[in-house]
Amino acid sequence: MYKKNSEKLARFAKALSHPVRIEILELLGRDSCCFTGDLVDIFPLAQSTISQHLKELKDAGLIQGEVNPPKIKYCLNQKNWKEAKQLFKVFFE
Amino acid sequence: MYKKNSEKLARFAKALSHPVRIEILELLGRDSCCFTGDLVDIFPLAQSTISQHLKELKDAGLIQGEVNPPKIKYCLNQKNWKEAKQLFKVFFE
DNA sequence: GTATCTAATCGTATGTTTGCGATTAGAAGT
DNA sequence: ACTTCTAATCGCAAACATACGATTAGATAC
Repeated sequence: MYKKNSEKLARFAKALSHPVRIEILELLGRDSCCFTGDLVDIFPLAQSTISQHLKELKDAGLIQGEVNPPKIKYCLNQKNWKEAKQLFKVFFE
Repeated sequence: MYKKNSEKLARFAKALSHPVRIEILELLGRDSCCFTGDLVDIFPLAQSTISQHLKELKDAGLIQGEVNPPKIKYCLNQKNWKEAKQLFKVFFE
């Protein structure tokens, strides 16, 4: 139907299409990792909403969570992050 | 609410969040410009649907149309394209 | 076991996106 | 004026996104 890279790029772009997700990724890039609870304190959104945004990012492959009971620590998924970076770079020439 | 650049980036990302819009932009980048009708022939979508996607891209500022009666020629909006490129570049470090 | 703590998921409401066919608008040609 | 051509817009239906509070799941601590 569409070119594979177009679909991949669109998928990543969709994950980036909400400002709070942009800022979460910026945080993870800067501070390396953090917990859901940290984000709930930082952003004026309900815990369930933050969790939903994290799921979006996780489903897109941009982040991953490692269990650290009773918390879960989220970090960038470096492999996919690099792929996204590359796709956008090529896309913009 | 959110940082201005986060909102700008999210806005651009949203415009890129559909594969057909990615491919339209790739076409415009490669062939410089084209008409709505060209795209209707290329993509298996109704004319109204293509027009809607073009509107999305136009509203996001990524393309612009110049009247060329009875057609309208679409081109990249170079200024905003460069801004988007730069925002994504900085975002990915 | 029970209590506690974190994060995910459920259920729901509201708004937005995506697609289509049908219609309209605007300009050029007869 | 009328026809023709392109592209935008309308009206609708189906699907998806976003937000919330409430509930559940899973693990640790007592």
